Amino acid sequence: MPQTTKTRRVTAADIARSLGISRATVGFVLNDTPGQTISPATRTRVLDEAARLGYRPHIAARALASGRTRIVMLVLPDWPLDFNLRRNIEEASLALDEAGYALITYTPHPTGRARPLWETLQADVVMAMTTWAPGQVESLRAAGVTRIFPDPEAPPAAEWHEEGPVLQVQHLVDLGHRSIAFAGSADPRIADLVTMRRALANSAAGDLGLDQLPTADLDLTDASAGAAIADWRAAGVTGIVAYNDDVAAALTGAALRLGLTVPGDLSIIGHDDTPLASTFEPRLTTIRVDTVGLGRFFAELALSSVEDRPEPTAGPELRVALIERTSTAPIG
Amino acid sequence: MPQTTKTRRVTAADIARSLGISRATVGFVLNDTPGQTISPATRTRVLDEAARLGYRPHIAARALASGRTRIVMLVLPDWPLDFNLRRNIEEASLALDEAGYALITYTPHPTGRARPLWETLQADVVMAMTTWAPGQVESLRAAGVTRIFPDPEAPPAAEWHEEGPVLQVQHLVDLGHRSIAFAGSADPRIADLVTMRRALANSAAGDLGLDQLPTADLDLTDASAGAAIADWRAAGVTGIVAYNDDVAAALTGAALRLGLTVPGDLSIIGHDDTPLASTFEPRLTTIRVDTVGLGRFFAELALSSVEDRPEPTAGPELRVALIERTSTAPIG
DNA sequence: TAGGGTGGCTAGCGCGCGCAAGTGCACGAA
DNA sequence: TTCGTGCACTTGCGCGCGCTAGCCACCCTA
Repeated sequence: MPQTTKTRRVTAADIARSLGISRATVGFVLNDTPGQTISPATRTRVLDEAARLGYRPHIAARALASGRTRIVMLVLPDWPLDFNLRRNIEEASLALDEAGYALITYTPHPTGRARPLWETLQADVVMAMTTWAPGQVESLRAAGVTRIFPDPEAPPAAEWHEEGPVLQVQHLVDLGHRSIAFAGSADPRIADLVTMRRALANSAAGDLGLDQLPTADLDLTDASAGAAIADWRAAGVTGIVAYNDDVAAALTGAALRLGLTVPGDLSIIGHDDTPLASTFEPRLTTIRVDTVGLGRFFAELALSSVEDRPEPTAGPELRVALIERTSTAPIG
Repeated sequence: MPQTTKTRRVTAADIARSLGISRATVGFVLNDTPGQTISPATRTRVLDEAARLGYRPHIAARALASGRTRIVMLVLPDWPLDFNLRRNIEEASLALDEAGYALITYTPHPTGRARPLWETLQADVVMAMTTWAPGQVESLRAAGVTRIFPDPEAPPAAEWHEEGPVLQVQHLVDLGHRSIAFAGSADPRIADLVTMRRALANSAAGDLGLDQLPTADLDLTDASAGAAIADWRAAGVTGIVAYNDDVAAALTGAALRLGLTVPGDLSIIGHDDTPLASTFEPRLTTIRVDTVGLGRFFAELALSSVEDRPEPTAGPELRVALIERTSTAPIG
């Protein structure tokens, strides 16, 4: 026989029995069920007894009966979680917690043996950081998940991080740079993001009257960064837009080791405002993303969906911002 | 778009009905229930029908009936998740997935309104990165969670990251440094970790015949790092053991901006081997932790517990390692 | 021919909860 | 007095699943 635990958990039935009332009444009190009138006396008796016995609702039973879990599942991609993302998640988690929801993170493994968790754990909302793979959407639908973000139906809309690359290019152009390169990452897991940021940078360059940006994908080794810099220098490049701060740091280090100065010979701008990037010398000019605001926005998105409120619109506070430091300078 | 087709999920009863057999038989096939003999013909018919209908077991119902969820919950502290931790989690997640378990992360919020998730979501195992707070253990126990890591009963045993600070001090001493300082972080969320690493560094210093290390807790601003360096330089310090790479980076940048050279005037060693730290100039000497091995170890810990196998012992591959780069040099 | 397995299945309970439908009762209006 | 009517509850079903306790051939033995 399946002996679950030594200490059986306290159930609503225990409260009812102990008080000599029906289980339904206990349920009505504990859930504040609308349309049910309970006398104040009974109400306090139930609440007191629940507290005394240390009652905790069993989420599985509740999920089974109501179809709701008060869980928001955030599906993480397998790429490295940077500092910003973590703050973001943390903030969303906090906001959801205040609303009585729990945020959990989960990373699906396409090669794994276990079924994706959303097929079995009935989260109220399932959110992802990027767009869904086709198979995932199908799997989510089959599992009966109806609240999905980003909405697979909607076209790949304006993304919140869309303006970063634009600001990067704009900044270098403002400083007088006309020959600018884009440094991506060779990590295949973030290929989509790299492609997107590159496209945005190129688009901004076009708007400012520049040609397509020369491009290289780095693997964060000194050799890789050094080779790219040598090529670009030979082509007259004076400013580099990096996919993120890690790439910018690799380029900066490699440039210094090649005997160049930053920003004297080469201006380099990163993206994401990693804390470490602001402390090293030279301190990295970069793009800051409002991770806290973004986290709250995500939480609000989930809550509005689950409570049938209209979706919030991204406010101006979610704009990205240029952080000027000492890795970029006017051309000269 | 608001009205989604209300897709009822496929249940085991659907399979049974469609095949004209009993629900129990379906259950026996799908679970490979030991002690039940099922004819190969029926077995394949059930499996085929399950596949055809897209059957997914409902985890809440299973949890309710069996008391097991095949979920391992990793409780994250609210401190910043660094790169290593993320790799660690990722690897553990992968290993658990292969064993048919899902790893979810969850951060409890002491100030929040929602009850801690472990009280309601019946995870098979609940693990934490640090030691438990007293109230948490109580809450876990009350919720009927029996598989808890680290074991609240066991004394705070030898930690896996215990040797890092020792290696840091050892390395500087090997290079001839005798006047060494310890730079911690002022972030209150990681105060415990800072304290622990400082104690280990001091203990190592004692073993090597040094006095207690002078100490400062930095907040990652240039001012804070610069002030500490000025003090230490005045006291004749030539080597700094940093709590982690972020602190080391702040110190290095501040030193350079004060006109000092690293490692010429000051040797600085970090901890954690953050990728960004290896690319900047000077490249940071640091301590590498085997995050992948550690992740697998955590997964194995959880699995052994849930399957009643003996606990694995940490192998030698989990040892930390010194990564010598260019931020440290012999005194002279 | 009876008796005793045993392979292959079914009936049905219970996990803890939400909630629809009902029940008894007091009280005020007709 | 009778009849609503609203209050304060109770009865009881069903969510989907795991699993125990049968049940009924069928075959093998004596």
